[in-house]
Amino acid sequence: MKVPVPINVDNPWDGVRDSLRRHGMRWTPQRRLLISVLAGARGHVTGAELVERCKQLDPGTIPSTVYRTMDVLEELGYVRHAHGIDGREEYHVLPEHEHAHLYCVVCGTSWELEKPEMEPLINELRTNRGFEVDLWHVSVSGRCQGCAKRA
Amino acid sequence: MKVPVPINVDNPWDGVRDSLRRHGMRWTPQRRLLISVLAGARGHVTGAELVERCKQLDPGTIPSTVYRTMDVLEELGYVRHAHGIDGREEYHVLPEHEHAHLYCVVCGTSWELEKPEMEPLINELRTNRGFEVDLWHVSVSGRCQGCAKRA
DNA sequence: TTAAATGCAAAGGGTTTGCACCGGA
DNA sequence: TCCGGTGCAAACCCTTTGCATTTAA
Repeated sequence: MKVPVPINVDNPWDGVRDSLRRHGMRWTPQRRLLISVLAGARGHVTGAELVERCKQLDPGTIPSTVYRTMDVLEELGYVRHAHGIDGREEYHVLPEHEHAHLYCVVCGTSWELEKPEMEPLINELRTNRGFEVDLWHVSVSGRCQGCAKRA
Repeated sequence: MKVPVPINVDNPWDGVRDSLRRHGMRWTPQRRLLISVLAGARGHVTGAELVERCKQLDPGTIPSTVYRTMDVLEELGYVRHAHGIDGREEYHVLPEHEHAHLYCVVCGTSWELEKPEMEPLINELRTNRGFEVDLWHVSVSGRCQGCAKRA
């Protein structure tokens, strides 16, 4: 009788170490630290934020190491990057559910736009242009209900 | 009998000078130069591009002057800014027709998305959230027909 | 052993700021 | 005259790069 290999579905970051090795890359203390930060992150974080959080745990953290590791993690599919409205690198931490962003240009609040809400646009562009929308990279701005009323 | 004031509908930039004065601001050679560059621009330009083009006409152009004037022009409603996928300041030159942007993350090509195509999304968000989408600040990314097929 | 990663320092790019001087109105 | 603009230089911020050194495997 085969004993099933236990898989920790709760923590996808567990696979990073092996994934790195499989690609001939190394599992270093700096990477372990960054992964622990990422594991505690929800949604999106900027590169600068990651550097900051790593520095809190290890003041000796070097920014370039963080950025280089993020590049690697993106290649391996663990994160994706986009740009926030302020134009800074923004990493989407997986396995977050796929979503776009909605920003109010007046009050600055932001919301997540989930697939169902975006379906009309996705379908329109697929039908019209054969374009496959990547929700991770979609951002919509305007005025939210409250701010629109006030104006 | 009243003689109608002639309005040059072809060149909205003609109004900038008076608009500035009305707001207690000044019409300077540097601003005139920048306006001439803007008048020749279509669609969107980055801040850096504007500085570059101004320098071609007047090598003595100072970046900060350009950026400061762009701030003023935005306040007056002549331009709007957003951020390109590379995260740089991107100015939308009016009176361009309102549109969003579509980027292919594979080949890097970009297209304009006009209102009709965006109406499904606009309506969805208005109905759902009372959110008033500002097309100038919407960007959508994914894979274009060609790149999607190749994958 | 040895290629991959790190630490460090420096550069890079676009944008912003402070401040003395200049010049439109 | 007077306040808004300009020129200049420096600062800023995040990010990238080059290279010698360290270290995981």
